[in-house]
Amino acid sequence: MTNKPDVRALLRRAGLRPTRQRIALGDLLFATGDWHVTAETLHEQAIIRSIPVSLATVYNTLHQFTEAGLLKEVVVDGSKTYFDTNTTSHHHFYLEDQRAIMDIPAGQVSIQGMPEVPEGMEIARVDVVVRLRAVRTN
Amino acid sequence: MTNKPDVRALLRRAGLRPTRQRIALGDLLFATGDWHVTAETLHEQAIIRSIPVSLATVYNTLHQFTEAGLLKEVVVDGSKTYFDTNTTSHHHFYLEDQRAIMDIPAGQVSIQGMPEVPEGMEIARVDVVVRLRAVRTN
DNA sequence: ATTTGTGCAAATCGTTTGCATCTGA
DNA sequence: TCAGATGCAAACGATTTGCACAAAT
Repeated sequence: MTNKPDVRALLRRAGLRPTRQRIALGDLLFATGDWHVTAETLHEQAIIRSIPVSLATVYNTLHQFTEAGLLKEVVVDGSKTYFDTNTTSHHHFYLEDQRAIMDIPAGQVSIQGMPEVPEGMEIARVDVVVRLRAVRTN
Repeated sequence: MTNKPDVRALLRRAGLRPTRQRIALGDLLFATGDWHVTAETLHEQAIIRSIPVSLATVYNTLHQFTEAGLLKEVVVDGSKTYFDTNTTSHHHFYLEDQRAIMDIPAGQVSIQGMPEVPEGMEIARVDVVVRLRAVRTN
């Protein structure tokens, strides 16, 4: 799973110019298998590895990658935006205490009894978030 | 469904002092049956009805009500926080275009195959969001 | 009289934007 | 060359906070 994909090719295919920072961020993102990042964590990681990128560019890049289908946006927390390098259909655990996301293996959870969708509307996507907390030992 | 509950009593039971603005906001919130509000919309409504409340107090109140179990927080959108006056277990449609929330009648949707929960963790809550968009007539 | 809540304005946080400067094709 | 990317700093929108004042018990 850690065989590095050809980020340059990914970008070209997505119609994105393979620039220094996009390649560098792509390497970071896709070399590590499944990963849930925020703009901040990615920026941090980039800086740590001496990849000079501005936070603004990290935001731009994350959104461009998402539009291109290379990332998936996950909404769990309201205050921060998380991006998931796993773009296949799957759901999430959210560890409320650690504010961390974990994938739920695909196919484990399924929905039953999908309700009537209002006229003229279609389902864009179904998200399931299982919120976890430490067992309270009262 | 529109028989006004005794907000004063609700507040007392919740250990919240029944102040002018809490009562007024409670009346607004609970008189109208199921409702999905943001701090802004509630504040707006209050002002329209000549209830003098500051936005800060609306935020405080919404959070206190939530802690007290009178409201439920719904996370669908990342940028705004929605509160649901329906505190029973149920799931949501999210109309992406209108940025609006609708309840999915309880019991219609159910989850199958709940996955192993990591050691020492318990499920606090399971949220299902069915994202809808207008049918694209391409 | 005490305690708790409220309003305001300033502060904070995550995110976006405008614009001058670079860079890849 | 030159459209498209980047960096910076300023702008932004939602939410929170500090503190003086007001209202419940």
